[in-house]
Amino acid sequence: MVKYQGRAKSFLDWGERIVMIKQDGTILIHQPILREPANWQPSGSKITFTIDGEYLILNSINSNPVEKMKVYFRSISFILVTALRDRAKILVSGMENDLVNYILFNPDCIEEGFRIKKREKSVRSGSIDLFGYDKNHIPVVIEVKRGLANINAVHQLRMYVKDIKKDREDVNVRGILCAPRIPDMVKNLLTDYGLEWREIEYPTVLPDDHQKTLEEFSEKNVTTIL
Amino acid sequence: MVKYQGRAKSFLDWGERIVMIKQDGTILIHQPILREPANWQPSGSKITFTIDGEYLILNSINSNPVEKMKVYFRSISFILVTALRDRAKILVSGMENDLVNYILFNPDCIEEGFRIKKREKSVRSGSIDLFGYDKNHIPVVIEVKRGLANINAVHQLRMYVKDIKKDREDVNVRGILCAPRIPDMVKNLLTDYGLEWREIEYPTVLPDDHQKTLEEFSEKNVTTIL
DNA sequence: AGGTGGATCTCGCAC
DNA sequence: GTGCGAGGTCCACCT
Repeated sequence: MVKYQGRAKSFLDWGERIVMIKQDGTILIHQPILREPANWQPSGSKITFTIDGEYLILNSINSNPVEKMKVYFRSISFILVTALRDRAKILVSGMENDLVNYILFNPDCIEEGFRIKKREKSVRSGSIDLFGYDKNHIPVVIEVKRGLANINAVHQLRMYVKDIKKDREDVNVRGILCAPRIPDMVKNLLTDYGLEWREIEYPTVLPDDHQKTLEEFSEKNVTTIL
Repeated sequence: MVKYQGRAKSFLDWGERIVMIKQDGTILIHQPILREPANWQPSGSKITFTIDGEYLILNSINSNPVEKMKVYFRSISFILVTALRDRAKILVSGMENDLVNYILFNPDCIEEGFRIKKREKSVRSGSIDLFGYDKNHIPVVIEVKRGLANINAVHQLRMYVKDIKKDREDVNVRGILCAPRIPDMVKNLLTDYGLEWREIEYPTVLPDDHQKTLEEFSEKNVTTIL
C-alpha cells in the first residue's frame, strides 16, 4: 500500500507490486501493466525504514519540491540486492535537434541561397528554432518538428513571424514549417496564413554495430554552431 | 546491449541492467540511476527470444507506431518470474482541480463581484476552465494552471477569449490567467494581448490518510458543478 | 537555483 | 483509430 503527498496527493491500496530502489534514491513502484510506475520518488530522495506493528514501512522524503512517500509492506516475496556495473550512456538519433542540425548544414534543403543567422532565437512569444534570410534578404522564420507537424506548430510559427514583423517593422517576413511529414489539414492552414512548409526527410544516421562511429556521429551532431 | 529503431533510433552499449517484462508487453530497461528507463517498449508489444551465437536476444516489436527493440544478453545473473495479483487503482487528487475548486468557492479571489457561470465550458479551440461575468456583466474567461504558468497558457487563453468574442459578437471579453506563480515574461505577454492575471496561492487542504476519505474527496472533486 | 522546452514522452478521454 | 491536453510529467540545457 502506498501513500504519497507532495506536488499532489495519492493513495494506492494493497496489491502485489515490484518495488525498485536505485542508488540515487529513485524509487519506482510498478503494477502489472503499463510503462509508468504507479508511484515513485525522484532521484535524490532519502530512504528510511520503520516498523509499525505488523507492517514494514519504507519512508522516502524528497526536498525541492518537498514530497513524501510511504510504502507499507504486509509481506515480501522476493528481495534482490545488487550493484550494477554500467557506465554506458545511450545514444539517440532522430530527435528535433538532429533535424535542426541537418538544416544547419544543408540550408539548401530549405531553398537555394538561404542563409541561417541564428539558432534558438528568443522572441516575445517563445523561441524560434532557426532564423535566417533568403537570397533576397527577406527574414525567414523556421519552425522545426521532428515528427508529424500539427496545428499548434502553425500557431507557434504564426506568432514568431508576427513578433519578427513587429521587431523589424517589416511586412516582409516569411515563415516556414519544417517536418518529415505535414498533414494536408496543416498545409491548408499554413496556406491560409500565408506561411510555407518543407517536408524534409532527414537521415537517422546511427550505425548499427560500432560505438566509435556512434560517438563521432554524436559529437558531430551535438555541436552547437553559430 | 540494446538497439532500438522506431520513432527514433538508439544504441545502448554493454552494461548491467534491470530488465522488466510486463504481462501487457511493456518492457523496461533500467540503468542504475534515474527514474526513466534507458530503453523501453510500450504496452502491446510482442516478444520473441532468439539465440545468436553466444548471445540470447530479446526481440520486441510494436505496431502503431512500428518500432523494434533488441536486447542482447551476454550473461544473466538473476531471473524472477511471478504473476502479480493487483487490482488496485491509484487515487490521485490533482492540484489543478483544487485550484479550480478554490476559485469556485472563493470567486472574490478573482475580484469583488465576480460570478462564475460555468466550469469546463466547451468552445471551438478547447475547454475553458472557468467562465463567468464581472460586476459589470462583462464575460470573463479564466484559464487555470496548477503550477508555473508558461507562454502556452497565454496562447490558450487568447484563443478562448477570441472564441467567446466570436460567439457573443462582443468586443468586451476579459481573459484572466490564474496560477500560483507567473513569470514576468508571461505577464508581459499577457499585457501585450490585453489579458489579465492573478497569482493565487491556494491552501492545499487535503483530506487525511484514509482511502474512504480520499474516495469521497476524489468524487467531490471530479464532480462537475454548476 | 530557476526557467524553458523537447520527449521513442505516456496516458486518458472525447470525437 | 486519432487527435488533444494534462502530468506528482522527467530531464537536459541554459541563464
